Amino acid sequence: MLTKKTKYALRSLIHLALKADQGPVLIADLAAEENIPKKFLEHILLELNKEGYLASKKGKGGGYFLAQPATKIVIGDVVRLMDGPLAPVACVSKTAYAKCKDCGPENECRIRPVMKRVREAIADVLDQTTLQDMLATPKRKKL
Amino acid sequence: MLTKKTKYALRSLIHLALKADQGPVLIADLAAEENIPKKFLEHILLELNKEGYLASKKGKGGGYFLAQPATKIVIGDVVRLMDGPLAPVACVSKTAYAKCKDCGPENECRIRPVMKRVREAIADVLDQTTLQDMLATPKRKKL
DNA sequence: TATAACTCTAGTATAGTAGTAGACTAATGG
DNA sequence: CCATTAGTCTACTACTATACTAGAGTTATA
Repeated sequence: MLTKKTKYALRSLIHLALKADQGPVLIADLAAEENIPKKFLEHILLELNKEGYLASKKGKGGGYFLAQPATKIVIGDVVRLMDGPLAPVACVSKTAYAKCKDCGPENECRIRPVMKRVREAIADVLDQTTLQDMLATPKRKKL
Repeated sequence: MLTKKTKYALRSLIHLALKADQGPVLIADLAAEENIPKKFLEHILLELNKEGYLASKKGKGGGYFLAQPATKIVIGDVVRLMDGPLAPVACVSKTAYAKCKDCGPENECRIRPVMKRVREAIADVLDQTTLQDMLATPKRKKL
């Protein structure tokens, strides 16, 4: 399950991407429009800022804006930053590998191969989707 | 992330499947051999029993055993039973759909389509893997 | 009919998620 | 240059889920 934090982060990035040409967006406005608790949002934006996804301008007329083109922002990386590894078990994670303590030797594990395939399936989707890909207005009822 | 509970459940099922021809297995033995806290394991086996995956025999010479052939036990269903829905967000779950409260209308959501693909990717793996599929001894160093 | 073994209710501890408070710092505009 | 706007940062708190544990109860077989 995605945490709310991650969902908030994605919503924020989408929002900022859509308003990229309209100058900095205030935390307060973003919070109000996206229905995110303001104080919590501050944390999230700060993390995205530190990681280089966002940039900010202080003082009057300031706010947040994308620091990278939407085509460069990979959703898998955003999810990893917020939620941690994509892998369902640490022992199959590429970016945060850790040996299972309570299991026997890995090459005898019968769970690992399946979970490895799950990890790959998730990563295939999220690492090949950029923020830009998410921007397209979703399917309409009619066209 | 898979919870430990789910991992324990899978390890138990595998264990029981491998010993299917040797009569009932004691909770205590299963706990010891699979390195699972006994009391916790009781809960897990009970759930698997109620769901029809396992059966038990009481009294002396009793224990647990598979109530279904390993080919009928779908890993996705076991994970759902233990961990809940596979979907990363409830609004794309097939088995436990729930509308997101803090989001706008679903057909305008830009996160949903991606997460739907993630859900499908996970389900594709887990719903097409049976307990039997997990039994094959994993790859060896040499043959 | 003793006892081995599963069944069940009701807890507790720890950790992670979600969110808040409030002081601090930096950058504008007048 | 200084008031104000707006982001930065540290340190909490509340809540929930996970991971267990205790102990009494029940059932079936030798």
